[in-house]
This record gives sequence, structure tokens and C-alpha cells, in this order.
Amino acid sequence: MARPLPLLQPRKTPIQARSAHTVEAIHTACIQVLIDGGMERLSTTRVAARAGVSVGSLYQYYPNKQSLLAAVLEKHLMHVVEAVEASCLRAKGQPVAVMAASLVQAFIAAKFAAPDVSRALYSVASEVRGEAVVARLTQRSQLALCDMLATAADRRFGDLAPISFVLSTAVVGPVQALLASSAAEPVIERVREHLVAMVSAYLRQMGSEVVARKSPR
Amino acid sequence: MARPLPLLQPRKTPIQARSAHTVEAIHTACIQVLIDGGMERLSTTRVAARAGVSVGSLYQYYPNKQSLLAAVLEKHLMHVVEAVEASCLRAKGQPVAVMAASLVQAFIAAKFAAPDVSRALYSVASEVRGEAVVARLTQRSQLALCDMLATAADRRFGDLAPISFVLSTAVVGPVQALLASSAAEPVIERVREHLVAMVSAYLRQMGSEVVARKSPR
Amino acid sequence: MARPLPLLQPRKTPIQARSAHTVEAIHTACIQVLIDGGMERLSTTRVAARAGVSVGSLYQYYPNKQSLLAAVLEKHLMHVVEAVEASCLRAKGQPVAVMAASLVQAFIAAKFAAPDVSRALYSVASEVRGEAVVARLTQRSQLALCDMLATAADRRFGDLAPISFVLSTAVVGPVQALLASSAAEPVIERVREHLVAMVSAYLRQMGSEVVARKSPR
Amino acid sequence: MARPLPLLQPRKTPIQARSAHTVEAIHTACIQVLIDGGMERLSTTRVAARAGVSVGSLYQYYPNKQSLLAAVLEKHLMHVVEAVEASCLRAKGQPVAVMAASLVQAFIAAKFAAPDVSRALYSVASEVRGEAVVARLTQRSQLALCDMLATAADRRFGDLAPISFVLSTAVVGPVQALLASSAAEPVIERVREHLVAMVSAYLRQMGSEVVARKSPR
DNA sequence: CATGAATGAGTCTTCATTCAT
DNA sequence: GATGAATGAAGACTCATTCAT
Repeated sequence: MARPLPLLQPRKTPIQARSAHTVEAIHTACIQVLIDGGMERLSTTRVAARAGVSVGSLYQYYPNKQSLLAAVLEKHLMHVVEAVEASCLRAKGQPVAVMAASLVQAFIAAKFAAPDVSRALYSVASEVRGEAVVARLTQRSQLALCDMLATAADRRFGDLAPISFVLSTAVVGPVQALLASSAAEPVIERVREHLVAMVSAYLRQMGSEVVARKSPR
Repeated sequence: MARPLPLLQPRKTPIQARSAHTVEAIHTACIQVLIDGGMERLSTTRVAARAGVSVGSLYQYYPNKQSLLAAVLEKHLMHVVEAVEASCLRAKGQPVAVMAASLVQAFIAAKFAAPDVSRALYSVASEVRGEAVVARLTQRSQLALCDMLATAADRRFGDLAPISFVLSTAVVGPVQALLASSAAEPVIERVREHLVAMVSAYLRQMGSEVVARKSPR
Repeated sequence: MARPLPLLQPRKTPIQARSAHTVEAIHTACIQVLIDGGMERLSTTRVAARAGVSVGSLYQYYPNKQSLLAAVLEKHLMHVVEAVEASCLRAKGQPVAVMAASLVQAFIAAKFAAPDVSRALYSVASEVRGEAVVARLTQRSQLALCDMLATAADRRFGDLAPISFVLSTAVVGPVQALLASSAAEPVIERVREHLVAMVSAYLRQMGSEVVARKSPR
Repeated sequence: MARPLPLLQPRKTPIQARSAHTVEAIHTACIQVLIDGGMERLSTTRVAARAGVSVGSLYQYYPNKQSLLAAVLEKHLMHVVEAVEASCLRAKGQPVAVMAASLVQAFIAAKFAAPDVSRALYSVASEVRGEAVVARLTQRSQLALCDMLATAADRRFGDLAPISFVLSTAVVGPVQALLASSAAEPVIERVREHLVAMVSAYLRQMGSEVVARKSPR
């Protein structure tokens, strides 16, 4: 990946800049092709053509098709995970109701920022390599969730593992269904409220109540 | 497509004695191939070979690869839906906690009856044709859920649509994750309890409490 | 072809009657399939289905696809040849202008009686087996033409062979072009007049003038 | 499709040095296969093999089998059309008898330059795509014919459309028949004389005589 | 380094033909 | 005699990947 840079570099890493641009173009093209053709129609040639580069160049950056897909999926899911992590940080020390709202809100916002992209990547996620990526990033989310949950203002939890597992996976079903049906905004809104309610109720249920003091922490 | 109604349609059946066997063999082979190769390695030739029939025979019963996959997916999901429907019938008139337990239990049991099959079919579900099948059967589940929810002993619900939507989709995420990670029995057990708790809490939360009387019915 | 008839036959050759009907149905179906799919889409299965019989039955009457096509082509061309023969008989002893008109008229009428059939069969005619059929029937036409030409009232011909050859082939080009372009009636009419003029002029040119007597034979 | 205009389009040419060779090889191979197997036995695999390239290469230059055939047919017919056009130019201003001779001579020469190729391509011409090519090029011939006929030294014509139509189509029948029967040289010669006579007589018949003056050029 | 022509195994699908019922 | 299920070779076409330029 990190090829040795030639010794002289008049401008800011010109070659890397070019590479970065190419990689970015390939990445975008891959998603485009996926959106309007699905996994079925995706081919390295097509992606390269759409990106405006040669197939050869594509293979310069990705050793094979699978790795390209994995990279694209990873980047997309990374966004989602980062959104979740950020929301976890923001909700630290808050009551579980706030946590639930923050979490669900962040997840849905991230997924619906580019619904067609999210939709297109589901078929990538169910590939062999894709599942590994999903698993890895899901675990990362769980870490952030555990971190957050441990600081809940109004609840104390026993084993955080199953809770974070459920939290990190329970919303994907409904969201996937919404994406698949190209649901309208108000429908999404209503479902989001329900999910907040569900998660909130779940957390309240699973945690033992903490007697409120003056300043929690 | 048109499943034979139990007692009618005497015609065609005699000759189909063999056909039925062939179709069944193809069906099974398709799942086998899917299990040990995934969508990536699934080809009509491979399926036919595994079924011990010629490709030609496969195409006698399915106009193309997609329709074969759709049929296989449909049959599998139908089992799940039927399990859900049965559980909904059984839990009618019970308190929501019972409903939650019944539902989650039925869904997980159905999915884990043949974990590898369930796992293998996720990649089929994310195909174009697959999504349609999923959507159709999900809706059918929702009908059964609405039916059940309307009879809850301890709660009364306003708009059942979003609730049945959430119920029918919220458990698939966790279950999919469990399947993907080939989770061990105790883990599954623990998650199931959590899911029951979550669904139960959600339903209690969304419904307005009914003052208990002398047990209606 | 002529299978031995069983010894007892109460009605008018019942088996043959049935066979004849089946053969006819297959024949018609073959043309239909040809018309709306071309040679490309023609298959024995399709023809049999369209004829309402089983493939097996089709193979009872025709040993293979080629022979079916040859038979269908032959039957069609036979109509044309018979029309030409009839016109030759009618024009016997007439002046060449009348012969020309009679011939061209008959040929065009025969071809345009069912334009789509004529059109569809061109692709059959260019098959290996088809060319043989065409050659054979063309020769038969030439015999009739020779017969007729020898009786022309106003001209005497030397070598009839090349003349009958040219006559039997010169009109097919224009007619084929008209069929291919689905020309409208008035266009066809105009071209027919031209062809009559051409053939007429040709015959007048090639024959040595006969001094008109009182009763030309 | 877009034939390279002689002096323009410098781009792509360098790399095409090889491509050109490949394309040429495919073209030739296609004709070879056609000659010794007919449309029936023509397959892209076979053509590629005969050309000494891979199927993939064939598909790099032709999107599908049909387009390959259309291209091959077009190239062949183009030769014929160009021969006709050239003969039309040469015969401009001559008497119709000369025109007839020039035209028939050119057509027959073009077709018999490579009789097996001409023969092989008849089956291509009766394909769907082939008919379109034939129609297009026939029209182009008609333009040249009209141009020529308008300058006839000894005749003046009314509506040139039907005449050019008949001229451009009337000789193909006899020629096709000669090709099909692999006629010997003297037979061809005799038929050619007849065709010249026929066309000549036709043109004299259809045009109104022009009073010869001091030879207007 | 980029390019894109070439490869050829592999995919889906069709179809003539046979044969057990 | 009729049927139509089964066969499997063969066809059209695709695509990941390589490598000479």
C-alpha cells in the first residue's frame, strides 16, 4: 500500500495526491455502479470505466475485486460507526432515554444520509468478505456502546456484553426494511420514534435504577 | 408458485410423482451449494450436478436462476412466517409479556432449526428478487402480529402499523448477527432473553394500560 | 412416410385422417412460429406446443427439424410453382406480351397471397436443405416455361434453356425486396407493371419475329 | 461502423495496429466458417478459434454475433455497391444499351470475384439484421442508378424510382441461382448476355426516345 | 506507472432428440 | 401411438486478471 516515495518532491506529495484522487474516483465509481446495477452488474472493468481510469490502474490499488468491495463497504460502515461513536461520546453521563435517542438518531441519520448507497451496500455486506467487515465494525460499535452505558446517569448495568450486542444490531433490521421499501420521510420519522421508545424501554428494563443524587459524577 | 391445495387438483399429479422428486432434489441441492459456496459460487450447473439431474431438468422447472433462488428463499421464509403466525395465534389474548416471549421464541427457533440454511439464504435475500420475497412475507407477518396485538390482555394499542413493523423487523438484526458469528447455544439463549425483555418492554411502553378485570375470557 | 394401414378400416381411413390433421397442424404451427420469431427462435418444442401436440408426435411425422422445414418450404414453393404452371398453361399460344403478363401476375399473386409467410420462408430457403428444394422447384418451373414459350404466337426462340432460367429467377429479386420492405399495394402494382414490361421486352428481344398468319396454329 | 475517413482521426490508430489485425482476422475467419459450414454451424467460438484469437477478443470488437455478421455482410455488399456505383459513373451519358451492359457486367464481376463468399453470405442476408443492411445498400445503389439514367444519351425517363428499383433487384435472382448451382463459366457468360439484353430492352421500353442530335457531348 | 488488448474459464440458457410410461 | 420429462452438448456472452507496450 505505502509505496516508497521518490526522493524529490517539489510539491505536496504529488504522486500520493494523484493516487488519492484515483482511489477516490474508483471508490465513487464503484458505488455508482452498485447503485444502478447491483452486485450482479458490478465488474472491475465497469468500475474502472466509470471512474475514468484503466482496469490496470484499478488493479494497482486493489489486488482484486473482493478487496475493492471490502474497502468500499468498510469506508461506508466506518462512517456509520463513527457517527455512533460520536453519539456515544455526546450521550455519556446522560440518562438512558437520552442515550437511546442519541444512538437511534445517529444511526438513522448516517444510514439515510445517502439512502441509495446504504441500500446498494447491503448486497456487498452479505458477501463472504463483507460479513467479516460488518462483524469487525459491529464489534467496534459495541465498545463505544459499553463505554457509554457504563456512565448512564439513571441506571447501572450488570453484563454489558449482551446489551451492547442487542443495541448494535436491533436497529439494523427496521432500517434495512425502511431502505428497501424506499419509505417516505414521515414513515421514517414515526419508526424512529418507535425505535427510540423501544431502546429506551429496553435499557430502563435491563438496568437497575440508580437513586438520583445531586450531580451524577 | 401455486402451492397445491390439499384435496383438489387431481390432474397432473400422477406424472408429477417423478417431477416432484426432481424439484425437491433441485431445491435441496440449491441450499447445499449455497451453504458451502455462497451466492458467489452458486451456478445452475453446480446445483443441477449436486441434485444429480441435468441442467436441462432444472430449467424445466425454473425459467431461470433467479426464479430458483426466489423459490428456495420463499419456501424457507414461509416456514419462518408460519412459525410466527402460529405463535401469534397461540399468544392471542395473553398479556404482552407472553406475546413477546412467544414471538421471539418462535422466530429464533425457526431460524436456528437449520442455522446454516438461514445463514446461506441471507445473501439470497439481498438480491433484487429476494428483497421482493422478503417484503411480501414480512407484510404477511405483520398481519398476524396486528391480529395478535389487538387482543392483548393488558394493553390497548393505538396505531398498530408501526408497532407490527418494528416487531417484524427488530429481531432479524440480532439473529442475523448470531447466525453470522455461529454463536454458541448459551450466547443465543442470553440474547433471546434480552430480546424478549426488549420487545416486552417496548410493547408495555407503547400500549395504554388496561385495568385488569375478572379476566375477560 | 406411407405407413402400412391396419387391415380393418371402418371409416374413411380414420388413422390417416387423424394423422393428416396433426401434420397439418404442425405445418401451420411451424409457419406461425417462423413468422413471429424467425429461424432464430424456431424450435421443435415450440412448434409442437403451438400445434397443440407433443414433441414426440412431431418426431413421429418428421425425423428431424430439417425435414420439417424442408417439407414446409416445399409445400409453400409448390403453391407458387403450381401457380406458375397454371399461368403457363393458360398463356400457351398467346403472344409473348400476354405470357409476360400472365407469368408475372401469377408469381406476384402467389407470393403476396400470404406475404408474411413468404417473408418468413426466405430464411428457410437459404438453409442448406432449403437451397436444394428451391433448386428442384425452380427447375420444375423452367419446364413449364419452356413448354409455354415454345408456343408463343408472335415469337420463335432458339435455345430456351437460358430464357426459362432468366424468367424463373429474374422476378424473385424485386419481389423479395418488396416483401422485405412491406411495400404498400400501389407500389407493388407499379413494380408489377414494370416487371411485365421488362419480361415482355426481354422476350420480344430474344425471339425472332413470326410473320403473323391467319390462325397461329 | 464509422469507417475511418482517410486523412483524419490520428488518435487510437497507433494501438489499433494490432487491433486492426485482430479485426481483420476475425472478419476473414467469419467468412471461412460461413463458407464451410453455413449459418447453421457458425458460432462465435468457432469464428474466434479459426481467427486464432480468443472469444473475448471477438467480443471486444463486436458487441454480439449479429453485429459481426452485419459487419461482414456490409463489407461484402459495399464492394458490390461500389462496383455498381463505379459502373454507373463510367456509363454516364451513354446510350441505355451501354448502361445495361456496364451495370450487369459490374454486378456479375463483383459477385463472382469470390463466388463462395457471395454464396455464403446469402444466408446472412436473410437474417433480420442482414435484411436491414441489404435494404440500406440497395437504396444506395438506386441513387447511383438514378444519377446515371438521367444522363442516358438515347432515352428520357419519367419516374426513375421504379426503374432504379427494378434494376437494382432484378439481376440478383439469376445471379443467386447461378451461385447456388455453382454454374460453369460458359453458363454464366450466356446468362450475362441474356441479362444485358433484358435490362437493355427494359430501359429502351421504359424511356421515351430522344432524337439524336450532334452528340451533346 | 498507466493503459487496454487479450485471454479463456465459466455462466446462463436453449434445444434437438430419445425413451420410459 | 402419444406423451413430455430428461438429457447434455453446444451456444452466446461476461469478466477477473495479466502483461506487453
